[in-house]
Amino acid sequence: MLRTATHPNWDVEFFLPQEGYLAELVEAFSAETRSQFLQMSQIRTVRARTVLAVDGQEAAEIGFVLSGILAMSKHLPDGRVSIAGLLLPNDMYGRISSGPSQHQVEALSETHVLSFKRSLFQSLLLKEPDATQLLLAHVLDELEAAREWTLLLNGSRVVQRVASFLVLLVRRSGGHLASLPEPVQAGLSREDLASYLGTRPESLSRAFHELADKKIIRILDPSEFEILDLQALLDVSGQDLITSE
Amino acid sequence: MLRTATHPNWDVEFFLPQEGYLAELVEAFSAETRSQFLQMSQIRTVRARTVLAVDGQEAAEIGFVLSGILAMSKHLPDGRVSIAGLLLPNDMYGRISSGPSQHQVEALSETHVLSFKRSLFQSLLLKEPDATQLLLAHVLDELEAAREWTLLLNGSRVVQRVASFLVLLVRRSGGHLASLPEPVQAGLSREDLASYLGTRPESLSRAFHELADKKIIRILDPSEFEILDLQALLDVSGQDLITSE
DNA sequence: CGCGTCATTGACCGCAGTCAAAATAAGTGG
DNA sequence: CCACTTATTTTGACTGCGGTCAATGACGCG
Repeated sequence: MLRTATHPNWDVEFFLPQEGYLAELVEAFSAETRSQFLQMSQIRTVRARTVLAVDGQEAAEIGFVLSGILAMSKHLPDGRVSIAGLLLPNDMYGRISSGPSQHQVEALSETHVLSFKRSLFQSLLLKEPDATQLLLAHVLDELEAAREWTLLLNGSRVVQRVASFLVLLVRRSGGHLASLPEPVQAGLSREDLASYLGTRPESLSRAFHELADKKIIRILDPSEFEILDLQALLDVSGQDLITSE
Repeated sequence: MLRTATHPNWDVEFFLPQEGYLAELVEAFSAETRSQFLQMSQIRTVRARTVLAVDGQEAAEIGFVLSGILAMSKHLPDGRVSIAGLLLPNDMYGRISSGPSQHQVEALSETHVLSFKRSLFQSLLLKEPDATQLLLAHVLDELEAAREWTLLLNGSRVVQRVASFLVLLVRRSGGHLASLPEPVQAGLSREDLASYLGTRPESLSRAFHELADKKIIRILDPSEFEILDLQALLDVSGQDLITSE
């Protein structure tokens, strides 16, 4: 029952998010373009470990993450896999311009994606300047996020990176930093998280328990946590809290 | 004589690069837009350590690097400075959309920049869909590069990162990977390089001399190197050589 | 109940951060 | 051109974090 399923076209509109960046993008389309877009795109349910794009191969498909988590990973010569970035809902995967994919795109959890042919999207963008503007803004945000992440990896200690990751989770789950008591879920396995944070599962374990010992978090289950002291978490992460409202 | 100098407008066209991404972008403009762009933009010579954008403050100016190196740095709570990314010729600095700058943009060497008001650039993009497409493609490349860098930082050993940095230098200086005997210059100080690679000058020194001992490079001067064995360098860096042509 | 998977804990060790000092380079003024 | 200062690079000794290997424990599933 977890098979990759393709929904009929009329489902696409139904499953499209009501708000957020993707919704804005589709709204920026003209009526004609929008119906064409809805017809040509499809919503798929991919199960964890599905590979959507292979490193070095040209992929004709691009798409948006609706739910779940994708990873952009790279297989190193020594057999290791390291994760260069995560793709969260609203993020785009695949290359707009032609050329081989630079990463392997793989689902880390069961994921819903909105996908379509690259050629279609290219022609849509040419016809829709407003949508291009929106997309540009979003890509710039992604670039910002990627650089942010670079900073975190510079911070040498593993606890620091783990704390940063937890802050990231809080930021995008609750949104409001004030409301603590709701637990946050990682959404990816310990091993995947380790690749993403540039460390190994053993060190992750130690880091999580170090935070737990300090009463900063409570470990509900290996990938679900309750934040007890957000300020302390921010201190450990080394980030300044820009209390945006 | 190193003072920040503003050239008269007619100089801008003279100093514009003949080829590369920026040239393409300007060519994509309509004749009218292009003359407006040339009138409103200016070429400046900024000396090392000049700060072009302050972290957290709104900057009304954006621009392109023509020569030299800029850094996007962040001042950490503990007083350290870590460099999230380098801006090389053709790269853009500053935010297109409004909002405070997320990083401090600072010149690491004497640099020539082509700068203009953000509002001007925004309005130009609205009028020039083709240019927007080009810009989008370029930003996607930058995103790719940022993720590439994330991977390098994941690689734990310092020698590995240093090797990767040298490969980067070879890639964009010579271009052709075959021609070795020309030395490559770092273009930034040892301390800056250390922040960028997420390490300290002492470790850098050890790494460079480790490579020299293995006859992989020859140190001409602390920021100038001759590549003796490119294949070995690639091996150390952990990258696959995609011998593009 | 037995097996496989994953998280945890422990022991060990190598890499790199830290502090400190020596060596080299670069600048300054006479 | 040389004596002197200052900055940068290099080298050394020490320590700690975290990667590695291995063993134990917890959990889910057949």
